Amino acid sequence: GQPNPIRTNFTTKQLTELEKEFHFNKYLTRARRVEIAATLELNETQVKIWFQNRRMKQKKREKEGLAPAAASRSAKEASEASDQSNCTSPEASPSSV
Amino acid sequence: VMILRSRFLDARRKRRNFSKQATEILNEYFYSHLSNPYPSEEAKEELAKKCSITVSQVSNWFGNKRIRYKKNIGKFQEEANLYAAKTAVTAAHAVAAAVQNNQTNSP
DNA sequence: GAGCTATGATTGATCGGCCT
DNA sequence: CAGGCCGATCAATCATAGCT
Repeated sequence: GQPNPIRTNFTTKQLTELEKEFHFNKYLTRARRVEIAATLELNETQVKIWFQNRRMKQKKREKEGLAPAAASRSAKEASEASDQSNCTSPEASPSSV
Repeated sequence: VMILRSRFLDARRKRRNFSKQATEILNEYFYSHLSNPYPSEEAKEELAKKCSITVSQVSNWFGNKRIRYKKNIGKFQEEANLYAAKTAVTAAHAVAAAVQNNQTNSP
């Protein structure tokens, strides 16, 4: 097997499951990681890295979603803390091309 | 292969190029720090403000610029000379102003 | 309007540093 | 000392903007 000079392309199914798991837990336990890796046919490392990147991604969104919001909010809707229902989320509904 | 050709039409869908001035500012910084084109977080914030874009966009811009510049330095040579000359002129003006100021204040 | 290049954004993976 | 996380970056790719 080659080292790993390639960029893995996760399938939609894998991403969907990872995303689902992420909403349940932002951090993984060793056991959960092993389980997910097996289920999705990925390395534990890939699952670990995916979660790390996902956390950074969310952090970036929170940061960008609050700063520019200062002149149009009357301190009302502030309940989203960990939901993909953000209007500013790139990822949206599925669709076939 | 059905498809995964994609990340379901994500946000990069609607992209708008940055303004000419913004690109001007970013390039000025990039070429005047060519030996180490890695702005600090503070510098990024300042650039973001000047360009009216987000810090992330500044980071994206530098990330893309560094890679693309490295990939084909030749293609950016003209641009590099342009900004090098520009910053040189700016520096010259600054020096001229400093000298004049110095003479004015000298006994 | 097609064709091609320029460019902003996304993301799996790597690197260095810090912490446990 | 090993292993995970963070922050920044890389590198390849996607999708569109913009010019010819």
